[in-house]
Amino acid sequence: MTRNSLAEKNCSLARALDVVGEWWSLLVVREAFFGTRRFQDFVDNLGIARNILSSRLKRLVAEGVLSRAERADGGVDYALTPKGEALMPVLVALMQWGDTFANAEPAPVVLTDRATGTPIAPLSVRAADGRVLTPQDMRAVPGPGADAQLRARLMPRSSKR
Amino acid sequence: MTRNSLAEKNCSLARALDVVGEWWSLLVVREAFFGTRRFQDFVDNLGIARNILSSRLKRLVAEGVLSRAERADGGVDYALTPKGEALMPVLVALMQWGDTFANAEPAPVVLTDRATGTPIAPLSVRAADGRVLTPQDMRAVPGPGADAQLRARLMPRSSKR
DNA sequence: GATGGTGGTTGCATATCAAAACCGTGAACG
DNA sequence: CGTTCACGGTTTTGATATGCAACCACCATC
Repeated sequence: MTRNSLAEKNCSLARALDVVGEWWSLLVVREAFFGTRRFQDFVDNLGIARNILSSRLKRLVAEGVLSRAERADGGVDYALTPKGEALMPVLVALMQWGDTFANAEPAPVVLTDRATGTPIAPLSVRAADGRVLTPQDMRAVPGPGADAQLRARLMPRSSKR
Repeated sequence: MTRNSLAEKNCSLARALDVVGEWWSLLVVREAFFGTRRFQDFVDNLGIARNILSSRLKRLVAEGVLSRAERADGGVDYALTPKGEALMPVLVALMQWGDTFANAEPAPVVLTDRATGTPIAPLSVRAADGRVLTPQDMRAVPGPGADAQLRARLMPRSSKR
């Protein structure tokens, strides 16, 4: 069954998921962050089926998240593009959520600041002035690209929230 | 084909994806953030098939991301739990990435600070002392819960990166 | 030339997703 | 009380996604 494409939705989250929301995609990107370059290493490190990996790599290259380059020795390297690197907050957020809520054991991986060797801070959603915000502190409002339906959905409602 | 379960992986990201990585799950969570409570409203707002929604809601309730409560009028409300609300940075990160890279149009949704009405800041990954970090500023090291394989993979390597 | 490493591709079985129809329950209304 | 409608699902069916295993083409090395 073809999955409902999220590519046309008036929603950046849906569009992002259209690119990286398939099973395995974010793990492939994470592997690239860890320095994995070669097809077989992705297979070994992820335990992913070769055909699925091939398909995911192809998609991620086509979307500009990864680049594919042939080495002088005839091999192939995959590497993150700047667009791919921009997914770092996504991966960090998921990993930190997983550390807290989805993993019964202590954290398997700690992300550290190279300069100090200390663990990075938990991600926080912040206001423009730097204050940390909770979900209740925030409001979703229609942006410049909102369509009529979305605009109607996000209009202020009296005491519905 | 049964998807390779990510539930046993020595990796918090994989474990998080095991909970919320199925097609539609994060969009369901996003809808709950927007205040959607009722089954039919999820269907209408997401354009999701009823059986898939039922399955996703069941899973998210079982995992403690959403709670399910029956109303006095006989209806059912789904709402985020604190565990679910903790996914906010994930959703914000994906949405901001989508705004920048996956959506050709201007942002459909702007998240604002209720207090000031101004848009929230872009998410940044920070060091403990507040400095903003790039991927190159960071290092993944084995945490207390790392298994032997992961430990070996994350050992320092000379000029491999 | 033979071998092995590499990056895939192919065929097949099973699970997942989507569309559509259906079902059970309870509230509201006449 | 009976009927209707809203609601939250469940079931059936078929197309596509995923995984396993085998295979293939190409290139470097010996």
